[in-house]
Amino acid sequence: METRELRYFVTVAEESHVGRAAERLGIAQPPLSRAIAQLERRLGADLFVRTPRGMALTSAGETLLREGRVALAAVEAAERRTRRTAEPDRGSRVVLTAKAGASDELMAKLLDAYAAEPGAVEVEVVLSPPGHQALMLRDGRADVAILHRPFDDLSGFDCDVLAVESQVLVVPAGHETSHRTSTTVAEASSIPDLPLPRWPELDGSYPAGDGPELRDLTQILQLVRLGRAAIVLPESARANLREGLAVVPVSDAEAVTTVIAWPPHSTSPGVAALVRTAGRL
Amino acid sequence: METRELRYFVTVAEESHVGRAAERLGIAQPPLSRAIAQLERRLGADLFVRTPRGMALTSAGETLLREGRVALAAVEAAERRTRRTAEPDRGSRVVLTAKAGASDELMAKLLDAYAAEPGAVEVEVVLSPPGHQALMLRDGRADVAILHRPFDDLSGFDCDVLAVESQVLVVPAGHETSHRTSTTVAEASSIPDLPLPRWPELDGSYPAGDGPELRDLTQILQLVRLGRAAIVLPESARANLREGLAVVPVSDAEAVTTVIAWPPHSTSPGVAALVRTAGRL
DNA sequence: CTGCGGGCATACCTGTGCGGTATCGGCGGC
DNA sequence: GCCGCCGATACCGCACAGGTATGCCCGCAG
Repeated sequence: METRELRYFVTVAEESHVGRAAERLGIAQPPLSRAIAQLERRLGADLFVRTPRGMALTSAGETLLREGRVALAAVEAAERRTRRTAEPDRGSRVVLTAKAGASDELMAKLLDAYAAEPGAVEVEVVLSPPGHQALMLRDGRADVAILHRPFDDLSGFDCDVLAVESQVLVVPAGHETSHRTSTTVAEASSIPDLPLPRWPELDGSYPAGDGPELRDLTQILQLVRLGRAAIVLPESARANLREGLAVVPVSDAEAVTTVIAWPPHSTSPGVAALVRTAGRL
Repeated sequence: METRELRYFVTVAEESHVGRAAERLGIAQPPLSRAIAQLERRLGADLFVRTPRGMALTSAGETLLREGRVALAAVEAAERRTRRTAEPDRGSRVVLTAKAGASDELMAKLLDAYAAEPGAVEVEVVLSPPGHQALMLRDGRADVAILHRPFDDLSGFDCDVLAVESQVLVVPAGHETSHRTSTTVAEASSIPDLPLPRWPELDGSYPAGDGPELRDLTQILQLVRLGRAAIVLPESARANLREGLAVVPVSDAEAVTTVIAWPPHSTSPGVAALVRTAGRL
């Protein structure tokens, strides 16, 4: 199977529509139809059922979508890391990615501590939208990442745990909920007039709902201060809260684990040193 | 990058020789030369240095070899698992692979316990040569594997630990070493007239040395009984020893961890049930 | 019931590029 | 200095990816 075929398949699977997929791929519809049919013939398996409204995945198709995405990311990673290795200043750079606005105190400590190490190389920090860190690690755009369980998919990575923390509900100071000593996830998500924000999906779209769309933390915290929203955050976010906000522990929220993760076959000494430093924090 | 190019590159890298690689690939030498040159141009990186004796990898080439093998295995896995999903009796089979002759008591218990579970599906057990289990898991030939740290490369898999055991030296009964209460790795590997066997590499070849070539355990144990070899094995191997053999603990040998491992994106309920059963043993 | 539009498949043509054969150039060894 | 090994280059033919035009099927509206 060639990566071209796999890319075609994944696009059609995502669009459920040959025409739109062809457009996204920059080719005409008939060659794409033919490529899919040929792939099905070669695999000896139906990947789609043709409906009058488009294409729907079969169970074999779902398998290929799941595994194929991983495989494509691996090929991309191989390509990108090879290019990077060949760059003249190779080895002298490590790309670390983290969620914008999360764990920043820990990150600052880590970067300071690492910079003080003998032989430390330049660390390029790439802040990316929620959930993109694992993707960047998978496709080679990053060498190492700060991830958060249970939100990120750690499967296939090596990692060290940096911190475990519980979650708290942030509400406007003085709001009736702020006097409680503890609350629950169910309660937090049904406070009258204080909807929880909607987090963006990986493709940047937002689920339907009545909460505000979360773009960055300070924006949401401002809304909370204004009495228009509430938000559940890891405990460490407390450090950044300004006046006008109150926090209430959420007793049944899953603990948030902050980890430093890297691709399992990494040979970069920079990554190794960074991880070692992180482990000593 | 297409998988064809990647396969070509990996073959040339393994052979360090375009002619032999072309032969292995079943194509002529010039198209292969051209494909490699084209790949280098597209990546903007030299992958090989041309020596008068053949081709030698650059550091960028080493990166691509390492990452490319993983990527190729991922593509193969996607293909194989898709084919398997499409088979009429899908779901009704889980392929488990393990090293021939290792952990067999544990395996027997596991298979028995699993078979007794409600809704258990057929488990096809594939015994493979040492070190091949991880490869089979990576390229989709197996769904779940029994692996042994530190011998197998677990990177990229999810796993549960099943057992941790120390290692023992097996010598002929009555041999002077057999009266010791403990020994070390260094001592074990330098007993006069009792060489340790040579384990096969992944490609089936054997390293140079004077020990016998290990093909299967009973054969080696017979040699030990005959006073022609010694061998270091995990403690559990004791169960299978017949008379004429003595064991001595090896104090500084690394502990052997037996794990059950599966590909991180597995969705097979059979695998999940098998792992759950294993965890309860 | 019929006409229409959306959606995928088929037919057919064209050009790119992969793979083949023949040959060259460069470097070591005898 | 000649020969042999090895990779690169030159050139050719065909297979196949991709384009345009069109067909077929199905749901839906009138």
